[in-house]
Amino acid sequence: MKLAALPAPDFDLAGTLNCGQVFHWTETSGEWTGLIGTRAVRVHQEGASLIVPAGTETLCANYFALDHPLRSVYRSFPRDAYSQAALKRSRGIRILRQPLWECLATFLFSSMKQVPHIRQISFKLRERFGEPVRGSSLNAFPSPERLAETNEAALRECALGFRAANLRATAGRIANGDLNLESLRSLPTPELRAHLMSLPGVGEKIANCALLFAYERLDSVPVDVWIARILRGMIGQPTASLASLQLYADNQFGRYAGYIQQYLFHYARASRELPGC
DNA sequence: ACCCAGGGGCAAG
DNA sequence: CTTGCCCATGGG
Repeated sequence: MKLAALPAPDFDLAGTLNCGQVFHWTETSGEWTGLIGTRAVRVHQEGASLIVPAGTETLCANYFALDHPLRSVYRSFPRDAYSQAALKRSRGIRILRQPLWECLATFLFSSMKQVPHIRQISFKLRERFGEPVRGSSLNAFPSPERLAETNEAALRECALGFRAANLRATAGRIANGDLNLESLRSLPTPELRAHLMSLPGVGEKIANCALLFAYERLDSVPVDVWIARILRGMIGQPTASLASLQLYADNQFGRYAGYIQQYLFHYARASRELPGC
């Protein structure tokens, strides 16, 4: 297999694939194997270069968002000690440009699940309902059409629980053309968010995940239990509501709020430290 | 048995 | 706009 080297300054491949924004990549001694949509890809990092299969340069540069202006992102970080520690520790993580449906569906069934379990469900759905991919033992993420035509019981066998009905119903609304994820790209973020939240099982948090990790709305902040803990510690209000924390992040973190959020999320989980503790 | 996890949805104030 | 309450399930 011929390889190509992409210039990748300010890039941490392992951190990027390990920080809780994507759930199907596997690492073996520095080599990362996964899929970008329906393309099998094996990549690794050598210093400031990302080594990718020849012919996938454009695909990989786009997926790994090697064009994101990390210098500007870092300048926009809050000045407090905790945020700066998170920046130091998480430096090089990039917010991916993920396929729309795969990303939305994955975060749809992420609710009240731990990260390793989300991974497990992603693998099961791919194995059972996904199309085979040439050169990969991992199947593509199943299409909305495929998931819409399954019955709920089959989905529940993938450990989806109560999320099975929501996933199937949402897949149905997309499969029958009621909502076109691709054509929503042109909408301003608030309208786009509203359309996503009209889907069964998609509230503000999951909509913000899709906005950030797939639609490249880098100012979107998904507030989960971890971000809530971090923000509560940061502002010294242990009982602040989720809604007030959402407002705080939206108003204080600026145009790259989603990046700040991701760095805080990864730092809190990796270091097991919270602000003010 | 108990606790937690990258929540959603609704009613009521 | 906000708070309160119930829904839900697999893994540690």
